[in-house]
Amino acid sequence: MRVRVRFAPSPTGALHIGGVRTALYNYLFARQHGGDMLLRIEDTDSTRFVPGAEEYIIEALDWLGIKIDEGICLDAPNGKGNHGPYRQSERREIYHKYVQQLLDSGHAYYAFDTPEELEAKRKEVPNFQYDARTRGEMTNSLTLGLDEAKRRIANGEKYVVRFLVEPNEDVTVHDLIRGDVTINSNILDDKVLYKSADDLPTYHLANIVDDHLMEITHVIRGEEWLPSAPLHVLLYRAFGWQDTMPQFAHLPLLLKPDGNGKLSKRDGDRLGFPVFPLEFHNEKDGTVSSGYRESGYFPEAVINFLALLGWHNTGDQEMFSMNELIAQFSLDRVSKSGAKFDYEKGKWFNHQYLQLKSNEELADLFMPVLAQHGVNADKAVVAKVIGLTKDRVNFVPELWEQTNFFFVAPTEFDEKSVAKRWKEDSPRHMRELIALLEAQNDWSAEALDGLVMPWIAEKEYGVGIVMNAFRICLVGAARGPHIWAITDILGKEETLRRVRAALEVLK
RNA sequence: GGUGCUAUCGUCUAGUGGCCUAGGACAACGGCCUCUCACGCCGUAAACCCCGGUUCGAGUCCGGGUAGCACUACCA
Repeated sequence: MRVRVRFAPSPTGALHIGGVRTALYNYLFARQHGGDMLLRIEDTDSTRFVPGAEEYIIEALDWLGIKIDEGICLDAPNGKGNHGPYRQSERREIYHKYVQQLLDSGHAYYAFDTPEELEAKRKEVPNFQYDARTRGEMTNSLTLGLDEAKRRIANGEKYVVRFLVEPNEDVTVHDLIRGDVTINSNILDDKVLYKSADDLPTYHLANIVDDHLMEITHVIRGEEWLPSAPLHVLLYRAFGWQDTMPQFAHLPLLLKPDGNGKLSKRDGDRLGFPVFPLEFHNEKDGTVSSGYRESGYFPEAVINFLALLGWHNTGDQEMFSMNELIAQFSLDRVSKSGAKFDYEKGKWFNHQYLQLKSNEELADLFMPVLAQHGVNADKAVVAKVIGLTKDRVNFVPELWEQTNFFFVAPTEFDEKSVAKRWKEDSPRHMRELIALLEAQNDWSAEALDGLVMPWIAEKEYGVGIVMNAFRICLVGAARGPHIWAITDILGKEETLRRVRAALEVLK
């Protein structure tokens, strides 16, 4: 049987990084088995819909290289494939049919209790649960009779359809990661399957109907769904679909880096890192959330980092390309326990991937950053400069702090560097150095080294003393690549100009 | 409160009864390199939640505790 998996996010905002990992694991699993990866939009809660969220999800997955074979995707915003529509809000007719089937077979019933009444009941009765013990006291087609229920509906009264859970039955779900999980149906309540208020099903009904109709073979989702998995099994049985029921795998959660609990958007704000793949402007509440892409992350680094948060092969390999992940991934090597989100390691991954890029590739990415700082430089020079500095940064934007002095002469001189490296004799050394360099025509690193080092030795000035002073003149601080690499980029004229300018300020 | 899931260095994890004197990576710390700052390299410190049981032998299997998390909506 062809493997078919789905990622089924809700368009209620930016796609959380945990959701990204769920999508990734689904994708890896599908690719490895030569199967299909579907994207379905679960917009059954009309009140939580956020404009732009769906487009965001599609763009985010595309950026990360998670390709969608069927359903909503970049080249088919309204879905492609034979199992559509792929937006649940467009599947109302389908759900009507299956809700009716459950009603007719006695697996579901109409209920008229208003949200207010239910809330009052919960206040009155501690741990109130709408189930076999209590449904007889509530306002529903079981207590009212079917005729009265239909009369009320005909009168336009709002209602919901609830699933009738048979009491005291042990339900076992086989989870691919955790093994058998058994719970007793007594702890399940008569879940709402459909609400007439917005003429939409709830998640529980919609996901079973859609997974069945879309011929999903494996449901890979977050651990927060584990407690309701037995309910879903009951639903499959009620429909008579137990023989084609998909297999389940519940992924461990992504936890906050400090303390305990699920990773949330607030943690990112608090600790200063993104929890979303892309920057998101929420039209509904006006908030802006930062994204990995805008922070300078490479998608392959985010993928590698995320893949290892909850999955690990035997052995010590840390760097995995998408193809390696596809080849090596397996659900039985997914951990059972939650993984704290280690942002520092994410940075390290980006560092690794940045080193793998060519200087030219990085130059293309860095040119816009330079432009933002008002620098218009030749790409070949930029690439050369990057080659000298890339090993010290984690992100492309950080390149600016490491390279700015190549493009802009220092206007101020780092106090600490000057205090430590600018000696009493430095002005005199620099004046002598200027004279030495002025007469020099061969400006290659080798020639300059061959000229200056013997001079320092002859005068017994000390290499560190002279070179650091020189460096402060050129860079403005005691940092940066090898000095002859800097003079090489700057050229004779600019080098001498900078030393003279520094002498004006430092004396 | 109820139900379920989980439990190895600070963090991600390797470990599937003897190969464990518990391995790797991030972070931390120290050293080397060096004209500076980094990078890099080398090294140090750092863990089997607790108590029982099974076994010649347990991080690994079993039971019980404890702790953490998740769920407990006309949200997903």
